[in-house]
Amino acid sequence: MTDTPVSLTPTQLSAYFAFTEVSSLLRPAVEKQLRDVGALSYVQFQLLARLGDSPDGTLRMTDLADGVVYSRSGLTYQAQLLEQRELITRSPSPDDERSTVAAITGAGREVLQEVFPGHIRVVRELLFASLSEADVDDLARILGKVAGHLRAAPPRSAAPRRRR
Amino acid sequence: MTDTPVSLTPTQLSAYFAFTEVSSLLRPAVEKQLRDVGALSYVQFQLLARLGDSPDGTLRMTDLADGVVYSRSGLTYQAQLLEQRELITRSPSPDDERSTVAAITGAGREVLQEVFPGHIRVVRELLFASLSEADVDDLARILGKVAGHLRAAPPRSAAPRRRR
DNA sequence: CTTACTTGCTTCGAATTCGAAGCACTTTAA
DNA sequence: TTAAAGTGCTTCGAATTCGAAGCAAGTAAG
Repeated sequence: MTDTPVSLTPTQLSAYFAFTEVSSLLRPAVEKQLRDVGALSYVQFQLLARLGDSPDGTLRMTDLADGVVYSRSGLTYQAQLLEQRELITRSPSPDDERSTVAAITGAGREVLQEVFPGHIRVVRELLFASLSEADVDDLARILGKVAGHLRAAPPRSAAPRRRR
Repeated sequence: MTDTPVSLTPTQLSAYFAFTEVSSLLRPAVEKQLRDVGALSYVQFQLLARLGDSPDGTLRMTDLADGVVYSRSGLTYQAQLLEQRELITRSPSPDDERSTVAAITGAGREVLQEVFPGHIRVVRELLFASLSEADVDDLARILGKVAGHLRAAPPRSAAPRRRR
């Protein structure tokens, strides 16, 4: 076992605190915009955006949940809401009868289009307004490293299930 | 009004996505550790930590809520739980009869001590393990800028109240 | 084939969260 | 002084979240 220091360095501490602070200030602002413009929760927006990005506008429920780092039961709930509003459809997969495939609808894409500009504006004004181009480069590079490192850990839905 | 681009640059996009991804992967990991070791939610930990940092171990409820970017009603709920476990006390302020002052107890400080080492370990392993010292410097500097920028916006609890 | 295990999703109940409304105290201004 | 407005906190109800348990379909081992 290698020697692990008891504390973080002062710089690490300030990086960590700044990260949590930015995270908890940015999120409500983004959520407010999404709710005001498209009546979407942040999760719903993420789900629609992921579906919209998918080549055929389609994803399995589990892949959706992993993509947004979200519990499966929570996804079922939000997907129900999106389905009621006819922004997505759900249908059993032909390949695997257990699977449910979610697909974004035309209305879903419309809502995305309505919400995007404001979403981008909020992110630019809050996250990027005070940064230089070099800062943005660094931020992308560094957080990209961290994200890759975190992705290496097994995804939530892969957690082994308890024996019955 | 100046010309605002319709989209974000590719680098801004990847910085934004990496940020949200790190945020949503880091948080559950931290929460799990806090719950396992100290039976604390993330919010409860933040509240205790802020109280522990305060010179006299004391803060007004509103300042606590602003500090952790949290709704006041949610704070009331969590403070009740912490008070039941006798990790904090609440008492009316002598200065202002409306105010409630929260104070961390000895037991509260003990729980903090128990939880800290693991908390730090998780943060180091997940957030910093893959970064060089220079990266950490940059991250602290850049996110510090953003946090300062965000703090400039009025805090949540300052939102004007609707007329009755 | 058939039994046991695995996987994908949903249902369920408990816990947490928020905003609106309400109560009590404080400050302002006439 | 006293009414009106502001501030600090709590209560309330609705919405969201999670994990555990359950169901159904797939897969592996004998």
